[in-house]
Amino acid sequence: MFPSRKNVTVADVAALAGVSAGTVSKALNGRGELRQATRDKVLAAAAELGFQPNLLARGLLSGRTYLVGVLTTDSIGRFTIPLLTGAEDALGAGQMSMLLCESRGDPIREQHYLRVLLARRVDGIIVTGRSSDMRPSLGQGFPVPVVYALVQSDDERDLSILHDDENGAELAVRHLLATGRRRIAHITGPLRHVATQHRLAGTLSALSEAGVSMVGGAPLTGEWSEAWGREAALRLVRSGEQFDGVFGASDQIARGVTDGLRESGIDVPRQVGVVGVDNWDVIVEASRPPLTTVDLQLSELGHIAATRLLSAIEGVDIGSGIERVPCRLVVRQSTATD
Amino acid sequence: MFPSRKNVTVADVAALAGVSAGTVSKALNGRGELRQATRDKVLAAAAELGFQPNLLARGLLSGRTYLVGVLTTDSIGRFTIPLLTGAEDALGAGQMSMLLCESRGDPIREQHYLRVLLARRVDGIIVTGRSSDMRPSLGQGFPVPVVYALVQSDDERDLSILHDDENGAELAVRHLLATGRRRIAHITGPLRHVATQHRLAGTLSALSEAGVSMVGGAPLTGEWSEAWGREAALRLVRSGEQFDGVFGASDQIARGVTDGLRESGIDVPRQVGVVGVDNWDVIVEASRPPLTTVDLQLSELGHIAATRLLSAIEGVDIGSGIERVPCRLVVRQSTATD
DNA sequence: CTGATTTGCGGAAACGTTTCCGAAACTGTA
DNA sequence: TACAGTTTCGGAAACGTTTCCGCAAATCAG
Repeated sequence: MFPSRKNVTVADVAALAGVSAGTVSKALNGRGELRQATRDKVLAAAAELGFQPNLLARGLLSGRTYLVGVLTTDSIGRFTIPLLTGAEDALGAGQMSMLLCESRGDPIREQHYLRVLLARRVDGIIVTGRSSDMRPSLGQGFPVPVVYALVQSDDERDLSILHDDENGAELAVRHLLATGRRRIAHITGPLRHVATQHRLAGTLSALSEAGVSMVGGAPLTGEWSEAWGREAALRLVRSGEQFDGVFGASDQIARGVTDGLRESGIDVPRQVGVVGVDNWDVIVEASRPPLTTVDLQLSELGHIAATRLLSAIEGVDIGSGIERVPCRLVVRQSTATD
Repeated sequence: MFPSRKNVTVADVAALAGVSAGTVSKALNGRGELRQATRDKVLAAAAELGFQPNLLARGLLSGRTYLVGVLTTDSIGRFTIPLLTGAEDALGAGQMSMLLCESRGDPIREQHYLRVLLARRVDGIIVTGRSSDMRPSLGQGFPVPVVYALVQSDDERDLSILHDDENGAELAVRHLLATGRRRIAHITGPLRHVATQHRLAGTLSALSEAGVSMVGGAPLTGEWSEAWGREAALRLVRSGEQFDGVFGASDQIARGVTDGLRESGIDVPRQVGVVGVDNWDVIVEASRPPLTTVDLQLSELGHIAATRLLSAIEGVDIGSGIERVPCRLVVRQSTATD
């Protein structure tokens, strides 16, 4: 299948075809003025030898490596995976490969990796990581373009592709409203997280659109865990406050809420509808009932980031600042109406 | 920090230092006979210009790229991530970078990626993916070494690094026995999976070591889901059979078991101890109580695979067949004894 | 002070590809 | 047959680095 003889070069092909090295190059790349017969002869020889052009040599000459570096600040995780997949889709079409560097939040490692990527003459760099808040910019004046995906650079001159948490919250709350619920609570993570604030803003905006107010007047803030979701649900029940909808700011919280409600004898979705965020399969499907949730479209996000990077590599000005990718609501049984 | 002037070459450094290109190379790489003064002069010039040797050019000449290709058959997932991290640890020490290719189970894509990796003249290839069963070998006679990690090649001439499911099951069951349980049930996934069979074998071996037999005489087989774990637990309870320990062949199953038992009024761990497999944080920690589980040591596995690959690249014979990495038991409350 | 030996460095070739320029061969016309 | 114009291809240079060989200068012994 793949010939074991190593390092077939353009000279070998040339020798077999009885032409010069330059001619081989032209024939294989469809450039230059060649007779069809010559072209065929070269193609045949190349096929016979299983010739694969050495991309190092090509890159050295052309100044393009068709490599992009992916620098992930945090360890690769559930958020970065779909992003990588989306990026690979976009890059694959451009025949580019991804060089993966995981700096694990260590600035020293990050500097090291950055140096390596530049030494390898990557065509561009995608910076990603855990989506919390901002991260320091790599700086300006790089020899190659840089795009931030999922993480936001603290320098406005950089381009950051982010998901739209506010939009996602609006989708969730509007859906609860559209399924006839009016008394909606919001259970969420630590307020210091930017995501928490955006989701709160979206929740409030969707509620005020409909002219209703949030149950309890404020969100219940805690951790991004099932345990907190359960506890918050129990608190809500014990508070005696009436409610028929809960927007949990993560799938883990929302699943905890469904557990807490069920164990309090409250039926989801008949008495209370629940919506989460993340569309994290293992949580969403194991939840009872399966969760309606907001998909952050991370794969799309990766796709866009890679596409922008490709444009920048081609010399197009891709601007700067923040580009937000809208979310998508995925409806399941936790908000079903009969 | 990183100079924006692009492409500082060895010639630029040579000009600034007032020496020749060859001398620069020798000075920077510590080779050749040079006066200390000259060496210092070159170092200073290189630092001033922010010189980074072009790894393409170096690779072209030396025949080594310090790149390894990572070919993952399945999409990157929860199993492959720790593996990648472990591999990167081992490779990073050798100053190598990872080229990531995700073929998503599509043989066409896989062939394509393989071709690209070879065209880029990677020093070696790690093949990984979802851990189920075997996968077809890439074939023999490659110009670079290949190591399979987490997936097993169907050709014995290849080297496959695998986790040891049988060992993991033994650890789990021995722990249940060591905490005083004698009537142990096994709830697991589809029997056709190799992992299922290995875990069953380990379970039986540990049980027979202790001279006890499996509750029900056979495992309960179903899916790798929480729902199945719950249902199986209910079946066990309804069967009237006495049991005080359950080994669930995945964390999802085990968590389902704890839910099923709790909802049947059975206390975990006081009446029944439960052990899972995977050490999947989000499942294990959200479980009530948190799960004792078997860690598959995937990061270690990746580390070993990369180390073997490095050896092979250095020309060392790394053998073939299967190398199994032992598991590690992580004890939490689901098997606690007062 | 001369000749032999060592030390230090420059020059050129090489890796494999692409591109540019020019030369040869071929075609057509007078 | 001679000449201009085209077509087709070969040769050489270039990308940036490393290595090898050899030459010049410096050192040493006598």
